[in-house]
Amino acid sequence: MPPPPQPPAAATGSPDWAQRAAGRLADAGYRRGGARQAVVDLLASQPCALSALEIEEALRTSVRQVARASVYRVLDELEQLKLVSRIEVGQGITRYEALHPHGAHHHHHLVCDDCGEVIPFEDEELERTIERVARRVAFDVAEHDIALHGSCGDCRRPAPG
Amino acid sequence: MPPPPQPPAAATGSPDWAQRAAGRLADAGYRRGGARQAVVDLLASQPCALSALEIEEALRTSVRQVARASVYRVLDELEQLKLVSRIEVGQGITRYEALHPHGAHHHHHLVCDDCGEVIPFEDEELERTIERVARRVAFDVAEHDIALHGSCGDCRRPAPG
DNA sequence: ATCAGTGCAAAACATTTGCAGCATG
DNA sequence: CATGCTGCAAATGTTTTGCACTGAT
Repeated sequence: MPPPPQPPAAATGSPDWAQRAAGRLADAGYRRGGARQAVVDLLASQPCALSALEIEEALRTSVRQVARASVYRVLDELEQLKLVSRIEVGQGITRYEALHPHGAHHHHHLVCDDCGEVIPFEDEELERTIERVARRVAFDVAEHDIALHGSCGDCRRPAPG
Repeated sequence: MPPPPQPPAAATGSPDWAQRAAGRLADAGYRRGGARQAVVDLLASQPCALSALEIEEALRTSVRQVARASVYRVLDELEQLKLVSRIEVGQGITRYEALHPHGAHHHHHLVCDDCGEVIPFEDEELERTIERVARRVAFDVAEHDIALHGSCGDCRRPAPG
């Protein structure tokens, strides 16, 4: 039987991305394993980047326990298929987030250097500026990462001394 | 005897920064240790960011051997005094580079994901755009990092398949 | 039944820390 | 000559890898 139509997307999720990822993985010859499926589903439901350890933790307490090594392996596969992008913003921890076609949902990150929180933001003019720079340089630019470091509202101290 | 005047700067170096760093370190109560001096001098001579391991290697073969732990300790001190900035662009390796006052020599980075090389670039309009974004967001922005990922001229393959 | 997918444990790698000895001020 | 600085080695935390077993096709 044909699959039933999807319900409307949850606020933060991207079911389209999960379907796209499933298709690309199948095309690339991967089988449908439980760990891989769990990681894909979790990433589809996230509004911003997660570290491998955060993914392991989130899966352990909700969907299904997935070994740390499998989390890393799946993330590596997804990155090679350009289904996730790798974000490196602080303390030597790598984060991963769903990558959408045509630059949809494309965003950058505010990083709180006090509490480590990572918050997404979008800015269209910034994208245009980056694209022009990318054309100008003697370099074959495929992706770009922008991180604004500082203090989030909660961590900004009310008064010095 | 008073120190003799400095010779003119080498092409890539920043003797001003080395002096400034020495002054700030002294003001902060640090003594003049050999390892610290070696790291400061090396950073002053570099046009772009180095990893801690690259620093250790460079010092071992030229100026004076410095233990890895000391490299990290000095870099941490320099970062806290805002004399160096920390750059995280690839493979979980942190890089460090001299930070100049008033945004002088401020630049961003092209990262070759094939060979790992990191190349600096400057763009004034990009700075203006980033500054406007920094004002717009609900966040106390202190620094920003921009990395353009792709392939450098040497690694870009001449033809597919 | 075959071979990819997975979990576990150990390895590899970057970074941090504890401590003993050396050097600066 | 007291205290900070440094080197060594061990600890820590993240990511990768080897191998045996499970599960999808």
